[in-house]
Order: sequence, then C-alpha cells, then structure tokens
Amino acid sequence: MTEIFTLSEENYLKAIYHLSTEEEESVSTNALAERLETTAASVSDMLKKLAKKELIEYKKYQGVNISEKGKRVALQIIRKHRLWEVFLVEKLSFNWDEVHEIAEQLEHIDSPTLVKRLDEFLGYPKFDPHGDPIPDESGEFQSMPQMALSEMEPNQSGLLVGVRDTNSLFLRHLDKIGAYIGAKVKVLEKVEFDGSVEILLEDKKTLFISKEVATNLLITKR
Amino acid sequence: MTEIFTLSEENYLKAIYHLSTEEEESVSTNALAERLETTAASVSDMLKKLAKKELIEYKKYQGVNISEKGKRVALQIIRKHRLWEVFLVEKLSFNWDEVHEIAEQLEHIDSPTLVKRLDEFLGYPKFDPHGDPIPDESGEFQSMPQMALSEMEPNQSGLLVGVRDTNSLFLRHLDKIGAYIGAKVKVLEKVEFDGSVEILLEDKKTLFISKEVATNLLITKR
DNA sequence: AATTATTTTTAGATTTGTCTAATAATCAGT
DNA sequence: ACTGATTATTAGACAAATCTAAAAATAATT
Repeated sequence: MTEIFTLSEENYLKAIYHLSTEEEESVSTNALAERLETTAASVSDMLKKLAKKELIEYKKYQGVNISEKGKRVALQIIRKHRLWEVFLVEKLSFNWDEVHEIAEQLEHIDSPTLVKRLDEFLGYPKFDPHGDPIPDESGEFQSMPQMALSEMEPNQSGLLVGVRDTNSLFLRHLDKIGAYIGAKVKVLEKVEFDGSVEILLEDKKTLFISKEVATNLLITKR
Repeated sequence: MTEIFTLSEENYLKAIYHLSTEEEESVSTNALAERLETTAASVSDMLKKLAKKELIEYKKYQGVNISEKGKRVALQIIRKHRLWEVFLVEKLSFNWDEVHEIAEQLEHIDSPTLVKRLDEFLGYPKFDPHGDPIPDESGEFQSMPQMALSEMEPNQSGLLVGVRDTNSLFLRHLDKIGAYIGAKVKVLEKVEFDGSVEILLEDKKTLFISKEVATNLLITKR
C-alpha cells in the first residue's frame, strides 16, 4: 500500500528537493512560487498539506525543509525522470535538449515494476543525458566531485559530466561546438581579459569557450 | 495549436468510442457510468462539456454519438495505448496480462513526436499484444474479418488474432494452455453436449477448449 | 527603536470533476 | 392510454488546486 500523491504534490516535492540542494538554508515560499510559476498564496496552501502528510518540515513564516520521507518520494520521481530521459535519448534518438518536457510527464507514471524493467532495459545507467546522477531504488546515487570549467586552472583536464543550465538554446550551442557529456576536456589557457577559456576537446580540437558557457559546464577531474 | 483535453475528457471519449463500436445504437448515460465506474449524474455533466466542444453529438435523454472530431481524438489515444502495450511486452518483457493498467496511464502522455518515434522504434506494429489493431496517425487501421472460435466449424482453420475478454485470469489461462496471438488453430471437433471444442494448435498439440474460452477467442480465417 | 519594505499567510472566490438526493423524461406492460 | 418502472437530468454540496486582495509577520533602514 504505497501512498499515492497527486501530480501537484509530486511537483512541489521535486521543486522543494531541488531548491534545498541548491542552497543550504530552508526554502522560501517565494522561491517555490517562482520555480513553480504560481503565486505565494498557492504555495502557502500546499505547504500546509504537505506538512500534514509529513513530507516536509514547515513552520509558518520560517520556510520549508524536506523531511526524510519527502526526500525519499522526491528521489523516486527524479529517478523516473532521469531514466525516461535516458530512454528518450538512447532508444528513441531524441536530442538531449528535447527530452525534459516529455520526461516531466513520464516521471509521474506510477508503476514500480515499470521503473525496474525500464532500468534493466537501459542497462542500469548511472547518469542521465545531461550528466545528472540517477538515484537507485533506495534513493542512493553516485556523485562525483564536480567543478565548473571556469574554475579549472591551465593544464588541468577532466571529463565533461554535466551542465548547470539546461536551457535548450545552450544545449544546442554545445552540440554545435562539439561538446558532449563524457568528452575529455583540457584547459590550455585562461584569458584574463574576458574570462574566456581555451580548451582542448577530446585531444584533437582546440577552441575558445566564453565565460558564460564555461561557468555552466561541469567537469570531473581524473 | 492542437487542442488539449483533460484526463477525464480523454477517458470519457475513449469509453464513448469503444461503447459505440460495440453496439450500433447511441451510447446511454448508464452504460457510460458503469464503464467508467462513476455515477449517471457525473456522466450527464461531462456530456454537456464534451458536446460544447463538439466532440460528441448529444441530445438530452437521447444518448450520445461520437462526432468525427471526437473519433479522431479517441483513436489517437487508443493508438498511444496500444503502442505502449507493444513496447511493454516486446521491449520490457511484460506479460500481456500485466500491461493494460500501465498503458492506461501512458496513453495520456502528450507529445506527437514521442508517439512517432515510439512507433518507429517498435517497427510500426499493426496489432497490439492482445491482437487489437493499432490506428495510424490519421486514425486508419487494418481490421481483419474476425469470428469467435466457438462459431467455427470442424475442419476450418485460422489464426488466433485476438481475445474478447482481457481479464488477467483469462489471459494467464491462455498462456498455460499454450495459446498465443498468432498461433494457428484448427477445429477438429465440436462437442454438442457442452459446447466445448477440440482444436489442433500449431499443427502439433490437440486440446479441449471450454465453451466459455472458445467464445472469447477471436480467429481470422485464411 | 520606530518606521518602512518585503515576505508570507489568510480570507474569500473560482474551476474542474465528482457526489447524493430530488425531479423530469422516456419506456414497458397491461 | 395510463401507470409504474427505468433512465436521465438538475440542483446543491464538496474536495482539490488555484487565484486576487487584504492582513499579519518578519526583515531592513534610517
């Protein structure tokens, strides 16, 4: 008898989870309202509901913290979202910038067996097409130490493992310059003047990356 | 800008479509209420809504007929349902008796591109795992002339192309006796006494089929 | 510390889809 | 053609999720 949650509840939980990993402090009503493109009043209402179900810890005017139970639920939704993204890209040959909205729908499909079979079908992937880790059934996931490309020093190298911004224009730009998740990246030079970075991609192509792009590319050193 | 329908509207349309192909006459409020496990009052309310959107033709107390527009919408939902069933059985190795409820959820995912890619990925299947035809993008589908096994005469043979009852117990029974969609079936003898039928399955196995089972198996002669 | 600005919550409405109970229309049997 | 039974519709209520506008709490500024 696994508890069932509404679409709205699931979306709130996911947003709360994401916001609380992005910042250390508790999540504010307004931040949630903005993220979910709704009003602060609606958020207040929903928070009361989620608190009653013990999915969050909530004291009026003090912001929200996600509970252990809430985190468990959120991570399962995120797991589904990312598995479906892998499916869409690997099996249905979508581009990685086209899959987010479809996965937003698919993540709410309720069937533990389906998730298990899908995971198996995809070969138990550990990361989604954007480089984000896929939680396992118990909510655990591998997180590699990551840093922005802009924070690396000349001569350091690593693998491109993720992007900070998942904006579709940005992702298409990456495709165009030939950058993809898993690519080997070596920093050749950092340009003081404008913060841009000269990199060597896959040991064969050198190019300049603007500061804006460099701060949005996540690298694992090793 | 393709019109968007709510989950409820889609489920009503699907039910109306199915009921109106099962019987020639227009669909009654009570029949719909029973099918959708709701009350006649709720059905009345919804019918007004669907009529306003011109998805059905509806005159008070006279039952419903689905409009051309409504049929188009219903067939696209059915298309999605059946494609997902193929996916679940062929790719995720579900049994055919386990897929219906999951497909009931997946059929509401809204993304024309997804449907197109899924269809392609599955190799443009024409029938779902229960033997039901899959409508194409414009709503057309192949329908083979079908008859119940119980209506066939001795020495006639054909292919098992579908089931009338999709009850999970029934489907498992079929698995147990070794009957599956696509199997060759030849009627050896009909037993007057209890209406049971002796058949030859795939030219290699003879067995007795009860009247109940025989009326629920659909055969194409050829 | 007092006042202003910001943030958050409440109060009251609205929409969607549902329900029960009451009413109205149609159908069936004599 | 009438009467009783069946079937369908309306009226009114309710829960979920949202909104606007008003009030309350907290934070910031002088």
